[in-house]
Amino acid sequence: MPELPEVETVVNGIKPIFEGQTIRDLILNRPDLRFPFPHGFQDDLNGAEVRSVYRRAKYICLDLSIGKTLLWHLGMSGRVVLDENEPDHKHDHVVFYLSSGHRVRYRDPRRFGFMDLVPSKKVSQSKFIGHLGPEPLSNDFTANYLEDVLSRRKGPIKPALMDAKLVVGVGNIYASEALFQARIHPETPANQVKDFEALVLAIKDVLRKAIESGGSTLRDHVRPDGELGYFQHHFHVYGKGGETCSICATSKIQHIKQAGRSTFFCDLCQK
DNA sequence: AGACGTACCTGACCGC
DNA sequence: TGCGGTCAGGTACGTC
Repeated sequence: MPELPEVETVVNGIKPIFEGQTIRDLILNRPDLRFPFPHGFQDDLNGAEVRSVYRRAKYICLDLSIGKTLLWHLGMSGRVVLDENEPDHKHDHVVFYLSSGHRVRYRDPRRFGFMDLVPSKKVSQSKFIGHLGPEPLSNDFTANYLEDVLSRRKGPIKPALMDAKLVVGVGNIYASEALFQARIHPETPANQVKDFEALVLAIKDVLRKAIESGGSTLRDHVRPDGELGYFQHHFHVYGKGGETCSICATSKIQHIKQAGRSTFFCDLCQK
């Protein structure tokens, strides 16, 4: 489900529910998601207070009073359910009962999501976070940086943008959309991209606008409060194979596979 | 090192 | 109605 804008939307939605609350009870309806829950997970979390909720890459991070941080990844189909009007579901694998009386359900049909518990002081060096590149919306993500790290890459630019070692948060949808906005063909060898300034600006712009729209609602992704994100209505290429390009009004949007993932682009607008 | 492919898992959809 | 195939927003890991 989620790329950076969707995770950001989820974090914004659950922040006021979790922060300052104690986890009174944690229910695990199975022993694992993508990976087994860490040893002692339930015991550690029961009674812990959530000090703050923040995002790093596509991880939701809950900083806890016990000196540990819960890393929570939504995978492809993970969803946080706050809305009590939403009926229970067979794929509600984790349930948090908070001191406020709120119940928070984690629903993930494909179970590509996972949770880990790491010492709060070592989050940035932890197994899942340690190797990650900069945040795309931070000042560390610049044209000079991107040009430097891509100078050793001969493979196509689109899958390179999705490599979290280089920059985090750019998934399959927003990689296609950002390249369209920057007018760069997705099969361009990464080290032959000309305008890194335009590419960095496009990535930041697409992600910021998606966050402003509450993310994208596609298939099973809905915001925690049950409201819908709207950015999917602003897609120029993603999922639009065969349609006429909305910008040039001439060429049809192409649909190809790169590294096993769908890529969409306009061969007239993107050179 | 980098560029692939594979694996993980369920559900929706399509053509027969 | 059922069956098999394909596809789906991620990422760790194995192999060349």
